[in-house]
Amino acid sequence: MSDLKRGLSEAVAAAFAAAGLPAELGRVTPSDRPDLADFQCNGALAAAKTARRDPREIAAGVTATLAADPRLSAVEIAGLGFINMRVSDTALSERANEIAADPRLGASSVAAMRRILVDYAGPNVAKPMHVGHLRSSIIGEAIKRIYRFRGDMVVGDAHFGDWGYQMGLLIGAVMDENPFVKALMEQLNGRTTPITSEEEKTAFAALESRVSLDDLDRLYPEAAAKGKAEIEYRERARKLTAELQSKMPGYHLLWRHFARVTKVALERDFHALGVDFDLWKGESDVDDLIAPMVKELDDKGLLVDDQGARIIRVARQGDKRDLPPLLVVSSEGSAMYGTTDLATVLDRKTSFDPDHVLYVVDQRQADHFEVVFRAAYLAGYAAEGSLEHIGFGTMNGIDGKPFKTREGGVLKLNDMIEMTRTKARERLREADLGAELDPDTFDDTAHKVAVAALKFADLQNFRGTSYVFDLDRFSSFEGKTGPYLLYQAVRVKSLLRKAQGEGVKTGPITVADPAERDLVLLLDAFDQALTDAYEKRAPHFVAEHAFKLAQAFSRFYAACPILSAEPVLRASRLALADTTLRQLEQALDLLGIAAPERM
RNA sequence: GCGCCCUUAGCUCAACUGGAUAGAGCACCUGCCUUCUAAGCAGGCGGUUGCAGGUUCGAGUCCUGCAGGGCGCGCCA
Repeated sequence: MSDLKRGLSEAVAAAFAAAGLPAELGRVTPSDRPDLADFQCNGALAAAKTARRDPREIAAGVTATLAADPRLSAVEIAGLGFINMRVSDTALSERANEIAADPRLGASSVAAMRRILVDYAGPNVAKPMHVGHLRSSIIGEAIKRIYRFRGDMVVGDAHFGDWGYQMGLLIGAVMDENPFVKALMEQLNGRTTPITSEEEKTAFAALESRVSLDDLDRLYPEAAAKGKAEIEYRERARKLTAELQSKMPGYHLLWRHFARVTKVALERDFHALGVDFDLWKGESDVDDLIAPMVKELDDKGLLVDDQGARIIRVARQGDKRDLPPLLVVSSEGSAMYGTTDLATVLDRKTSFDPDHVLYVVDQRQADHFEVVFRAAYLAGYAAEGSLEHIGFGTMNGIDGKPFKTREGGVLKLNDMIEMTRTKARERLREADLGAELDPDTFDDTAHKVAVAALKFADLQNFRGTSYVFDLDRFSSFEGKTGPYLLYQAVRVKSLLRKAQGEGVKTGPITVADPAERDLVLLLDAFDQALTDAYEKRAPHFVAEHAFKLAQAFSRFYAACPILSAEPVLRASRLALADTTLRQLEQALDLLGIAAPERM
């Protein structure tokens, strides 16, 4: 099944070919001038250049062939040689019924399924998530869903930051504060026999009541600051980190406790945001791969000694700049950020063997990934071009600088959601919406409104551009916002409930009113929005489509009475509303946004 | 210093292989709730696409230069 644009493109391409011109010129796009046409083709203008002929003359030839097409009610040449097409109401009605009957709501699938891994969010142990993680989570989740919906086999990986210097800092800080933990560490680290599972259970239970996530959140900033200021403190943390990485029993157990409490809380927060991972692989998971990998890289002759460190040079001929090498082993003998990333590429090759990996990470790390990717290609861990960095801009405050709270700190993800939720509750009450809902449903609705507000605010922008996070604006809930989209969806749901109550059924769609035409043309444009989002890894195409669809529905809703119409018309309009709702909810779902039943 | 990205309406952002009159939302102004949810709808106001050149029948889009802003550039992640 193909959309109108594609179907017409084929016809126009054939017409160009019949005129002895390249078929590619027959590409049809939605019209820039809806007052004149539904679709247009600019091919005659392009042809004129190479064929050195009058574009209007070329267009005339093509138009003559197209005139007989039953789908078109009008074909005209306009301006310098634009071919304008108006689709007949019959063809539009047919297409509407096709979409209504399609479980995919008019969306096509990829021709060949690929195995895709999406690496996003990247939360860390102890370090609280901040707004920077928000964009990666939101964009990554949307990309994952869009790829999956298009038919690829997609796996989303949180890429948990659980294996660095921050762990040494935390271990030290917790021991300093808690004599029990210090004693436990001394006891376990001194062990010569393995810890039994029974002992392990007891130790975890003891830690559970003594070291909470709040403690970690509180201790980490202090420890990080102290580590910056005091050499001795820093050295101890380094030593503890090394001891952890050499799997000293006590530290390793304590670390597992840190990782577990953090992960539990993070998964809960992510889930509340509509972000769920298939894999929750940590940096620690590839630790064992590093030593053999380094040996293998050495055997392959890729490692070079330089200033006491071991590096891989990745510069290529024709580079415009001096790309730094990948630092594989530091002069102190430890693995670096890039080492872990490289080992992760290798791990993924053996475990999932992806055709393509998308790294949804801040644009500022573009050079870092370029270096890692090149090293991976050199090592044969991934096919050239199969690793791709999906960069995004920073989220700034209204002052244009990276987003901070009033106090100057970094705003935590949780606080941001809670702030938005509070706004949502206020707005619901102000607008006297949801008054009849029970408290739990009301809260659930407020939560969905908040998530929609946050996510849509982010996803309506192209991911590459930095954008201004203005909570007041986002939570005004008017105009181009997530809540607007939910509101339109809820209006249809309410309408459908009422129709059901009156025993009114949907029927075949017949398009006549201009508002109906516009709505169907938008329903038809869903596939193009998806294709653009997929090919450019840019969810804002889907967000834009959802908004335009909601807008078109709202116009239709205002212009065309539904339940009070004559039975046949009523059934048609009800079907149109129902189809719109299903496509709108599908688009919202791809953005990771869920609509409530009422608001 | 080298490199990458950005600059579009008062504000926040779009603009599909270069195409017609550069579009939305907010703000401001005017209408519309006895009729399916007014977080809505209809209409109005608002532009030398940072500046200067170039390529082209045609440039927000491609090329060059300049100005302003952001970011990155080996032992943090």
